[in-house]
Amino acid sequence: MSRNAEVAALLEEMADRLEALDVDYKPRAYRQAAENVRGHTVAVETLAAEGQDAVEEIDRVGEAIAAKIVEYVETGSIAELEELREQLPVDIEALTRVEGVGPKTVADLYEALGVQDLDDLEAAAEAGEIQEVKGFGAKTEQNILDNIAFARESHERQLLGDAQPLAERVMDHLRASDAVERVETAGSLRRWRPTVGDVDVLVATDDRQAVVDRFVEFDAETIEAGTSKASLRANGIRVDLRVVVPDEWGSALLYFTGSKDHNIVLRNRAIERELKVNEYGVFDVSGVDDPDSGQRVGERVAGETEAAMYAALELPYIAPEMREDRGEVAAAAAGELPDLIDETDVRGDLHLHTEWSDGDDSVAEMVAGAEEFGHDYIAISDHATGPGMVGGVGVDDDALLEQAEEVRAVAADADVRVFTGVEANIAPDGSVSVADDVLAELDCVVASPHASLDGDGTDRLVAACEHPEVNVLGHPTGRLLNQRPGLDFDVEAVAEAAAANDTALEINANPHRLDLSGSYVKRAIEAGATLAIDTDAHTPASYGFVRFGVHTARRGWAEPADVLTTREADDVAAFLGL
DNA sequence: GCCGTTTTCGGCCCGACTGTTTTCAGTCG
Repeated sequence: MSRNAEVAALLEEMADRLEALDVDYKPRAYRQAAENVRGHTVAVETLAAEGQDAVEEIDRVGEAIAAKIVEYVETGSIAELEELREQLPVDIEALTRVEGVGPKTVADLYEALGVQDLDDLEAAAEAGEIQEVKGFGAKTEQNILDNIAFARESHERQLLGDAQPLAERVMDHLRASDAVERVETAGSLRRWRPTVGDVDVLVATDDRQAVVDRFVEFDAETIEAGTSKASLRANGIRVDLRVVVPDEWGSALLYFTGSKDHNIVLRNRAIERELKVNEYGVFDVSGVDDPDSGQRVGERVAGETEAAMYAALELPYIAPEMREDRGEVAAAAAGELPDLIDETDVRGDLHLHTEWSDGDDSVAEMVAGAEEFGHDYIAISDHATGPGMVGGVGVDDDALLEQAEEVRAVAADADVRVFTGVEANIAPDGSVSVADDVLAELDCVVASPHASLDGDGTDRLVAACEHPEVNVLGHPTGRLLNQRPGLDFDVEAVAEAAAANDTALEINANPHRLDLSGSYVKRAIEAGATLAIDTDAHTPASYGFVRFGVHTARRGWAEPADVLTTREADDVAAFLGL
């Protein structure tokens, strides 16, 4: 959201360039700052407008980096970055995207051959010039050639919705081997981040080689294969396998699930207790002179399960979705972890479409699909006409009333309760694109922003929440992952307006949206808002997207009571004012 | 460059894999 991703990319470029120049420690500092800027829920331009001190409130952003962020917001560039670009005039972002090519390699090849971009790199490799450079050889040159094409096309993180099914297929493939005792995803995929850099899979086995051998038989290109780890590329997604002995399953799963920041908090907690935690277990190092003298120093006190790892640190189990260093370890230590919502808690869906607007199926088919899925209730909420609706997609006011009659007729014979409804558009001024008397006829009014999705949307969204007929604020930012950042807004102000007016804030479970995000969900709940997990389904097969919404809610520490769509139909009807 | 119940200086995670090397550097996660 906002320009945070843009600033984060610049800080990462600073890190790469400093690393190419062999500068110590600063690259790490810039990378950590970049990560936190990217994940920060307040827009950097908002913070910069308040002053440098406000920018420094971002974790791992100190005086120097904050000054550069302010400089960038005010002038559009960072002088020091420009100097670094002059010093090493290469497209370092593109070049380091090539698997196996890092900042040092970029510097070496520029120095020796004047390589500045992917075209230069490819030409040098094809001409056989790279293997002549000191420190390089024929194999490195061939690897570069093999990986350039992939680097040209893939520059984005993968959608969770694409990576998750691939992970399931890989795990099924592995389970067919007798050598596999346990298999699980790890990394950001297991934490259900909306996008992931790769797919991480962990296996427990007594026969590591057999598992690696089975893994590389998966229909994909092998990147590397050793005795305890291997990597593939399938459907353009990198899949990393880690293989461990069963005794180290819990410690390895915890370590490789991350996040890195969560693990650092755990490690520091361990040190306070004269314990050492790593991917091999928890070790009591109270009687050890040098705890850093090896991987398995001291008496091993845990490692076989994640729960035992946490228990050794005097903590209850913390769900993967919460492991983002947002205070979860402190909450666990205080016995204040939320009782998280899970997939079985959801009873209905208040945002879906039919062929009346841009859906694929009829009202009757969507209702039948909901029955089959096991929902207790749904709302038919087709697009209304208005800003953002192109090609005559939206349903006008008269047709909405006609459709409501059809919905009531279908509902009469259905096993699920069916609410009439609409997805109205929120104009930039906060007004809603359907007449009030028509909205009053409908059971469930979802209002969503679809156009003019830049800048600050706080007033616009607050106005929609305050509209007496609006029940759900649909995909509040309007973001599309990897496509557009969506509206920036003051989440506390919108959440408070929502709470005061009995409007639910949606967690749109469509894998392209996941909007609100987990960090916004957490702050919305803290501000007193009620959430609604909806799929925005355009066909019955998409009811299954609800799991992405549930795990996003878990990333925001949501309990069942925080979510409208966990309630029984009568209670939802009451919330809708029926 | 950042950070601090070891606090204004001194430390910053580290192991696996690959390819180039005869003991290590770079990359990656």
